[in-house]
Order: sequence, then C-alpha cells, then structure tokens
Amino acid sequence: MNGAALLRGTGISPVRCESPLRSAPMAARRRPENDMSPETNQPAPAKSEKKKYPVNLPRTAFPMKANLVQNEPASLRRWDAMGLYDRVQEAHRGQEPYVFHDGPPYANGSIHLGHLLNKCLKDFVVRTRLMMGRASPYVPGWDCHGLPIEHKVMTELMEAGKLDKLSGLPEDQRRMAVRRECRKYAEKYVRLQAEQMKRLLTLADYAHPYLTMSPEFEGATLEVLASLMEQGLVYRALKPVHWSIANETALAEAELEYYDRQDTSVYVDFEAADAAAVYRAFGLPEEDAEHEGDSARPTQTPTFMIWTTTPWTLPANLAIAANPKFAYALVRVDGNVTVMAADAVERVTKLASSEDARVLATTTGDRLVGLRYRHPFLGRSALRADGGDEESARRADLSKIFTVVPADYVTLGDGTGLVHTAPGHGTEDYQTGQREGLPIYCPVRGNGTYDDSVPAWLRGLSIWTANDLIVRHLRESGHLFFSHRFTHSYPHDWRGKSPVIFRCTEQWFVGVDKPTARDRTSVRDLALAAVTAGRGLSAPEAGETPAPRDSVSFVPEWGRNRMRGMLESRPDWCISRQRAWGLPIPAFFAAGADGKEQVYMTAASVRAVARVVREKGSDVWFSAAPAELVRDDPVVMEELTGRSLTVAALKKGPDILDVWFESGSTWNAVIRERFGDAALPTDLYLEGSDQHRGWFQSSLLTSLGATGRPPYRTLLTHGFMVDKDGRKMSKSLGNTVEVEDLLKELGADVCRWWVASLACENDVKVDRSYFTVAGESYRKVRNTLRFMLSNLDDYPGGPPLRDGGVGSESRPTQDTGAERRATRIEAWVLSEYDALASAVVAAYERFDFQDAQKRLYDFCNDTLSATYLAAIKDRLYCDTPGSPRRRATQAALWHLTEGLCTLLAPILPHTADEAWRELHRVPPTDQQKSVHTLEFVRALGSTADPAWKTVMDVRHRALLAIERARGTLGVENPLDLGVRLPDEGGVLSRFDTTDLADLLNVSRATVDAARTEPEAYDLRDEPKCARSWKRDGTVRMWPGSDEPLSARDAAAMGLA
RNA sequence: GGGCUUGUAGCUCAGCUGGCUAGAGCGCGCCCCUGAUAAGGGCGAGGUCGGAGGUUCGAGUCCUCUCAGGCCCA
Repeated sequence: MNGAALLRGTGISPVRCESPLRSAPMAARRRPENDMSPETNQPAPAKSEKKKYPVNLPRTAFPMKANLVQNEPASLRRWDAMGLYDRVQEAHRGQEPYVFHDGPPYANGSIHLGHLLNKCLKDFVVRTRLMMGRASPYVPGWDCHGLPIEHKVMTELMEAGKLDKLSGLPEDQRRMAVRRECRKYAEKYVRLQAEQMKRLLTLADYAHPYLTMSPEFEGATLEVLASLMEQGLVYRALKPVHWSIANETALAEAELEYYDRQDTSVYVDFEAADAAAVYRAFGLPEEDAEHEGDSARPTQTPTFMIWTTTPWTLPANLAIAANPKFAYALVRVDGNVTVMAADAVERVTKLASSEDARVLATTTGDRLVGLRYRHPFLGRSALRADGGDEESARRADLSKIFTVVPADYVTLGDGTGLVHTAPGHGTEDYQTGQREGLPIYCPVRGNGTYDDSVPAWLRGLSIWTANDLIVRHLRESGHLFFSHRFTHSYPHDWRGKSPVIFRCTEQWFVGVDKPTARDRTSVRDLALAAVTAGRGLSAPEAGETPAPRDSVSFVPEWGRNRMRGMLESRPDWCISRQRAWGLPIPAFFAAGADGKEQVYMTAASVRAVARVVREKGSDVWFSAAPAELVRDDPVVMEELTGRSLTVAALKKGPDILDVWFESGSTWNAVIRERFGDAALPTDLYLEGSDQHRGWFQSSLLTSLGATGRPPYRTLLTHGFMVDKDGRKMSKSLGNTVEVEDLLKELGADVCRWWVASLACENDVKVDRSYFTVAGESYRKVRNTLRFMLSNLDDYPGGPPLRDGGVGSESRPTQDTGAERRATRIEAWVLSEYDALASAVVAAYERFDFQDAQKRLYDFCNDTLSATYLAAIKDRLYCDTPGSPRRRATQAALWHLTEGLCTLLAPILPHTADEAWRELHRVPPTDQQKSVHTLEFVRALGSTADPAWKTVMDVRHRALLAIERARGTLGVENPLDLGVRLPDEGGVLSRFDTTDLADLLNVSRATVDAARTEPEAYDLRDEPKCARSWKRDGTVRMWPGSDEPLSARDAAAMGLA
C-alpha cells in the first residue's frame, strides 16, 4: 500500500455525508489545523447542551494565518518537482506567442527593491499572458562582464597583496588571471540573485538562464558586431580618455581618486589674426583711428584672453570657445587691448593686480564666433593632416582651426569666459571639436611625452616638465598676462596615485549617422522612424487597426518623447574599453608591407573568431595564437593576402567591448538563438526608465544596424524607488528597505501584492510601513477565500456544472423561469464576477496591474465579504445541508472561488495555488495539480436582472435607515429589525424578500409600493428563532423542540 | 543648465476630450456581531486639488511663472 492510499484510507476520501442532522458532515475529512467548528465527530457531551440546534458551521484546512515565510518555499519545491515552468510552456505550445524578453541585471550584490519591482512586474506580464492563452517564455539573464566587477576584484586582489605578483606576468596571462577571478565573482552573484528571484516566486527558465559571459552568448554578440561591420557602421577614431601615464593605460571614472595638487594657472593672450574684424565685432568705427576716444578703435592688435590650469595642453590648442549668450568686453589693461567676458573683467584684473582696466566696448559672444587668432607658438602649418585619426581627418574642417567657436558649457565661475579648446585633451573640447569639424589633435604619447608634431623645444619632453617651460616661453614672448600657483582637486590613478591626464586614444565606434549598406539609411534615422511611427495605444482595443509592423509603442506614452530626444542628440557609440573583464574586440594589428601598422578587423574575421569563441569562450582570445583564432578561414586568408599580411604577423588587439554592446545584443544571443527569427521583434522589453538611454537604446541600435528592424514592439518602463518623502533611496541616507528582510518577515506574496498595487509608471514611494498595509489587505483577500472554502467543505466533490452556478440541483422548483433566476442573488454575484473578470483581464492586457489589483481587492472586500457572503451566511449555516437553495449557493461559491484563484494567480502564485488546491481537494501527495497550468476563468455566464442596480441602491439607503433606527429604537442587533422597502421603479417586487432581508442582515423585508424611502422597524415583540436568531414570522414551538424555531430551522432539524 | 516626468484627504491612488456638493481603499472615530473571531459588518469625520498669476460663463482638468522631488544627460 502506498502512502497516498494510506492517507485515503484514513479519511481523505471525498465521500460526503448529507444527513441534515449532522452539522459537520465532513468531520471525517482531514483534520484542519485550527478547526473553525466546535463540533467534532464524537459529540462532546459538555457542548451538546449548549448546541441543541447545531448549524452548518464553516470549516476548512485552509488556515487563516498564511505563514508565507514557511509555506512559500514548500510551494516552490512542489513547482520545482513538477517542472512547472516547462510544463506550462509545453501546455501553451502552439498558442499565439507573446515573446517577453528579460533585460539582464548586473551580477553584483543582492537584489534590492528595484529588482523586486522589476522582476515582479515581468512575472505578472508573463503569467498573465500565459493565462490569457498565449505562449510566453521568460528566459532570465545576467550581465556578467564589466568594470564594477573587475574593479571589485582588483580591489580585493590589491588588498590581498596579490596584485604585484600579477603585474609581473605577461599581459595575456595577467588578464586571464584577473578574468578567472571576475568569473568566479559573477558566478557567485548569479547564483545568489537567481535564488532570490526564485524566492520572489517568479516563473522563469532558471534552469537555462542566459549569461553574457557564456561562450554561446559571446559568440552571438560577436556576430552582431560582424553584422554591423558588414553594414559599414564600425570605425576606429580618436577619443580623449582618462589616461594613466604611470601605467600607460586608460582609466574609467571609477578608477580615479581625487587629491589636491599644485598647478600653475595661466591667463594667456592669443593675438587676433584680423584686428579690424575684432573691432567690427565690437561695433567700433573704422575711421577714427587717430583719436582714441571712448568709441574709437585702438590702433594695436587686440588679443583674446584664455585661462587654463594645464599649460601643457596649449600645444594642442585648436580653438577658443565662447558662450554666444554672454556679454564680452574689449578691455584696455596694462597696455594691451584684450577680449574677455564682461563679467570676468573685474575679477581677472583684480587677481592680476592690474591698474587702470578700462572697458572700451562690449558685444555678445555670438559676434565673436568665427574670429581668427594666432597661436602663441604654433603656426597652422605645424598641424599636419595626420595629426588626427583617419575618421576625424576625413571630417576635419581645417578652416576652423584657430577660430572662436560657440559652446554653451562656457561659464563665468572661473577663467575669462573664453575657453582654451584642445579637442585631444578634454571631453567637452572633444565634443566641440567633433561638432565644429576640428581635427582631434593629441601630440602627447602614452608615456606622457610630446611627439614630433610640436615645436622643437618641446619634443620628447614630459608634459610635467613642459608645464613650466611653456609658462616661461609665454612670458618671454609677451603672451602671458598673469600666472599663479594654486592648489586644486585633481584626478589620480587609483592604484599608483599618480596624476592622470586626458589623452586621445584610438577607440572603436559605431557610427549612428553612417549609412547602412542595406539601404543607405543611418541607424539614427532608422531608430527615429521606429520610435516615431505607429504612435498609438500599446494595447490596441479590439477592432483598432494594429500599429505598423516595425513601429515601437511605449507604455507610458511619454517614453516615446524621452527616447526620441536621446536618439536625436546621441553621439557615435564608443564600443571599446581598455579593460580585462569583457568580450575582446577581435581586432588584429600587423605591420604591412610599407612598415606602417595596420588594423585588421572585418566582418569575416570577426565571424571567424566568433566561431572559436562560441566553442571555447572568450578566454581563447588571450590563450590562443591568431592562427587558431581565425582557423584558416578562406575569406580571412584572402583578405590578409589582399593586404599583404600573413597570419603569422598578426598581433591581437587589447580592447574589449562595451558591456552595453553585449546586453544590446541579447535580441540575437538569446531570442533569435533560442526561438528563431520569427520571435523578432519581441513583444515586450520591460525595464526602469533609466534604460531609455541604456539597454533600450543599445538594443535598438544594434538590432537596427544588424537587421534593419527594432528588437521590440513595446517598451514598458517603470519608475524608481524613492523614500516616503520622495527622496532617492541610498544606503548612506539609511532610507533603504532590504528585500531579504521583507521576504523573511512577510513572504513573497505580500511583496507581490504590494508591487501590484503600485502606480509604477512614475516613481514609487517605499516605506516599511507600506508593506504592513499590503499585508493587511492581503489578509483580507485570503480570509475571503478562506471563508468561501470553509463553506464548501461539505459540498459534493468535483466541479459543479457550468450552469451559471444555478444548475439543476440548485433550482428550487423545476419551472423556474429565466427571469426569476436572473433575480436570484447568485445571478447577481456571478454576473459581478463576470464584470470583474473582464475588467481584470483587460487591465492585465494593458499592464495596468494596479487597476487589476484594486478591482480584485474591492471585489473580495466589498462585493463578496461585505455584501454577498454576509447575505448568504444564514442559508449556508441554517438551511438543510443538501437543500437546493444551499447547494445553489455553494455552486456559486465554488465557481467564484475557482475564478478568483485564476485571476489572483499571476499576482499571488502561492496563495492562489494553495486555495485552488484546497478547493479541488488535491491531496498533499499530489504534486502535479496547480492553478498555474490553467487559463483565466473569464466568465461564469450568468445573466443578472438589470434591476439589481436598483436593489443595491435601495440597499444602501436601507442600511442608512437601519443605522438610524438602531439609534432611535434602541435596537442594537439588526436581526431584531424588519425593513419596509419602496418598490423603486416598480422593480423591487420582482425580488425574493428573503434575499432582500439577507442582504440587509435583518430578519424580514417587505416591499411596499406606497413607500418612497426604506424604513426599519422593531421586531423585538416577535419570537426569535433559537437557531437562526431570526424573527421572520414563522417562529414557534415545534414537536420535539425545547425552544422556538422558525419553519426553515425546524425543517432543517427534522422537526417539521 | 538641458530632455522627460511627478506633486489631489494622515497614507496609497481615481478623476477621459474643462461643467460634481472632488471619489475609492486603508487609517482614524463611533457602534454592532461574537456561528469567518489574532475574524466579520454598519455609520461617520477628514482634501479646494504644491504655490502665484492668466484664459474661460465655468479649471483639479488649458496657458505662463514658481517651489519641491525623480530619471537621464551636461
């Protein structure tokens, strides 16, 4: 005999005893933990005196206390054991797909409130689509590469004193060692986070997640890169980065530490190339050169005064930036005539202790734009065309060199309002240079010395040495207005603590304005078109024409503007990084026939390397020789020959890919790899609103570039977590709430219930107390379910017939007409369910979980608990157990319970399943049955009399009358009252007065056509039924009764 | 500083294209029930809609400015 049979033999059999004399016919069933009924199988003698007339008390094994913290893990194990995710996917195979795509969180740290919100919403989406009858996968993923992990690992290595040992290794080996540590770190947090996310009861393919560091993923990412190369979008160009001279390496912002440093601040006069033009810009008359009146033009050549704290960058100066909106002054000071911002004159001349500074004229910055100047020690010819990279050389507009250019970042806080601009040595300078078409000129080499493009007296010198030299040179040549030593905060290399500089290095870019080979349209234009077209509802109403195939819809709609704004202004995408922990950019370098180093990276070579990476992982880039990496790929061989290169001569490039490129390739590496081309574009990406610039955009750009189509149809965004006062949450402010604590104290269903209650399209206020409130409303729903289950305890097993809950067994008489049935209270509540179900499913459809949750809660709280369940208590407790009316009520309860379980299931996976299994009396040994394999119960198919609306309206007024009567008549218990109701609209008389009385929790209701308002009256003169406590006019003594009973109760007791 | 965005009862939120004595739930207060009981029910008191100005016969709902937040940039 197996365990299940044993259990069955001990009382789990669904046999029902329907003797009206036994108030607890299911006493033989499972012993509930906390039995709601005082009755037991063996009548307790002591109690039997008190309970002469027992009623059908509710009982259930479904406990009031959820004990989620203990019980949810058990549900998880059960779902795991039955392979719920796979089973559900299998069950929906063949249905219309709804492809949701999970964006990868970073594999670092524990999950926080942001993850809670994000993952629960995603789970809601997938579960609701499944239960709507769609095939909806959920492949969870993690972003594994990147600086934060590498930085953390490096710090740990440094603290452990292992870094120096690593530094001694050859570069490839050093990187391999670092990468090994990084991988271990990422794996650890993937495991941790996956457990935490499962604990949130999210239903996803945790057995097969995607990891951006897995070989297949890496290979598929490189294939995206290859596709972009095919389209001609990838190029190499110079870009300034933080550069550590000591380590000859680029540094990220996170690797900088700021220390005070003493430098020389210089104010330098740059001589105007065309004095007349300057004076014209200041509106000075041309003719009066001889008398220098206030409005007269000086005879000498004016200068532009710039300010810098890094004199060593002056050899790279290519322009002066002015703010077009500012006022600029022509100033006579210390015998010179110079230009600076009007608001800077006093400060600057005072600083230099100048006497007799006089403003000759003022003008606005926009009039200075385009004026030329002479560099203090460089001729324009000194700038060779190859001073920059190929890309910027192609774009360069040499006529802009040594001119005044506009820039709105120019401020008046420091300096002169005229900003020395060296595109090779600063981010803003670089951007200005890009915009103005200046070359990106960087005469400083990796070791911090000047190359040969500078004047002879600077060549080969360290920039730190050159600082003083340049100041002296300027002073001697008369260009220096003023200089002084000062101390400021300056970025240093976090490891060597040496000062860093901004220096241009060669980087890889994806050009957003380059025409694609496919159709000559740039990625930017494609993106703008995708984001602009097909504006409209994200969840089209029935009958509405669907949006064009490749347009993206936004939820909420304003995401469209936000995205468009960012796309319009975004610069080319720099996809290379100088780090170890990432996917190598498979570029090869080699000296060509002419001895010049060339870069070799083509679509074919990237694809060749991708094949190897797919097999062996990206570590192979560091461990294998170039020959192994390209494996004699015929196209590669041909290309090499064409360039007079040999495989043997190839050297591997050191850069890795921007992690955004990897996560931006998930549409290919995850969706297309697993589900094929047909799954693209996916239906939905769902992330925080910060991803408009992050993943949403990187995915869009790679997908449009590689395939010409966007990777998603809809973008759903949610806001951020802020504290109860609307401030951002941070550990340092101490206003955070830990997800782990919430799960430990409240359980996942309460957290999910809270998430579902949020208006999360904007910021979400969080406070520990809100979870307590959510817990309370959860309990309300739970208790409602429990009450219904407890009144189904003696209900004959198996789902009742779907006959609107008023099947044959429930009909009081055989000739009950449809109209009569439509006035039944069951008809009302079932049609309320239908309205609820369609509203809830519609809310789910448009991702409005808040609306769904609110409706579900209100239904439980108001429609059921306060109205319907309160009204039917009397018949459930006091009617003969197997009587038609009671069974009809139970049939309705059964359907309501099952329907509610399906509607609640996406939000409360544990509780809904627990209740559903209780409803179906699934024994604990049956691990297979679960509400999560079902679809929504969308309608119970009941038609209610439209006059129910009037009934409920009258009910509300009657309750007010009852409340008044309790005061005026001194009646405390409503059962001591009767109510006379108006025959409102002539419809109330259609209704059963017992139903009406029950809906008011009074003993008796009558409909009086003469009345206009409800009136309550005292019934205390009439006898009270000892069993039902009602005074319904039929109460009297019966043969065999010791106390008065109503006719119904007497019958139920077998006395009438 | 720029783009997008939020600000309605103590709390969380509804209020569509301008027209209501501004709604709901929770909480709170009073009361009932004690056969949903570490439950259930009834009634009630709380906002003039972040602030200022404007358009309009009429504005929480449109416009301008302003204050306080959030995300992303600079």
